[in-house]
Amino acid sequence: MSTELNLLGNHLSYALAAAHRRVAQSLSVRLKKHGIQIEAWRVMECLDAGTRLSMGELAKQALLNPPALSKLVDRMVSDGLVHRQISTSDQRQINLFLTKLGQRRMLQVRRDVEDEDRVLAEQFDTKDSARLIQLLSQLS
Amino acid sequence: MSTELNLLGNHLSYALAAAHRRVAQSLSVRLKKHGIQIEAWRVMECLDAGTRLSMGELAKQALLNPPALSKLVDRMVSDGLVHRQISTSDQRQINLFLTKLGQRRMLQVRRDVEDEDRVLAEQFDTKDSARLIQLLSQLS
DNA sequence: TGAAATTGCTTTCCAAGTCAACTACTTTCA
DNA sequence: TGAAAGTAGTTGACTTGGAAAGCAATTTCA
Repeated sequence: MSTELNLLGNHLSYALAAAHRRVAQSLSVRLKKHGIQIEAWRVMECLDAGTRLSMGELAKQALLNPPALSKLVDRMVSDGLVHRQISTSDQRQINLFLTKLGQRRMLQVRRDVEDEDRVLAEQFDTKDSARLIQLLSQLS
Repeated sequence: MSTELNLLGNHLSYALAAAHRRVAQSLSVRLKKHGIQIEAWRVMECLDAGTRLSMGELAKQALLNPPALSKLVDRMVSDGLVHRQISTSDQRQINLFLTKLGQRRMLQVRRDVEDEDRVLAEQFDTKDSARLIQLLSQLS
């Protein structure tokens, strides 16, 4: 990167977009091996971590709008990774669960993601990586 | 945000995606008033700042893949914001220029973006905002 | 020189996202 | 109670983005 480069670089929104683009790009290459998108990985992690999640809660945690989540889940269902179940307490709500296959897939994918995380962390002095995450969380 | 929330939050890729989503979302609401997308704003800033840019260089700076840029430019041309010109030195290359309208529009938009930047910066202690940008640039 | 390789940009085709409308269930309150 | 309002999720029409192929200009080098 040249030094004169880019008055835009001082805009937080630009710096964020640039960093996000780069990281998402290289992560997505990794996940392609598993035939999975980043969003699907986030969904699986949320399901694994969580208490019963409704689609709405899941959408928030997985950083997707409800229609986008709906469609992603359609695909994941037909890939056999998750299944839907109508909530008994409120028949409008849907709870989502990982299938056995989904769980296995998630564990495989997780290894790659953590690998990627390590690679990223290496670009920083030891504490900076955590510092960056902490600063980023202030925005969310 | 609840505290137990989200083992995902420790993944840099997730923290980045979350922050980017939030910031892009609120910026995009602002820009909608001008009938413009964030990407178009980036393109306009690059053109304003820069020496003659080819589509390829512009794509890198504006954080778009070449096909996406091509299509965005089509739209911007038909909105009268920019115009294409074949480079004289290499007839494969295209140079892009802001029209008068494009320049005016860019200045209006820029005010809103800088406003948004100020709002974001307020979420941090004084130095942290610059620190965040600096850390982010290490990723790009 | 001129055929082959490379480069710059665009097009095509398909996958994915958005907004707004819709269905179905639940809650409210007159 | 039951009509009106509110909420959860999905669908449909449309827009945008990406990968790969395509076209045209340029460079390479035998």
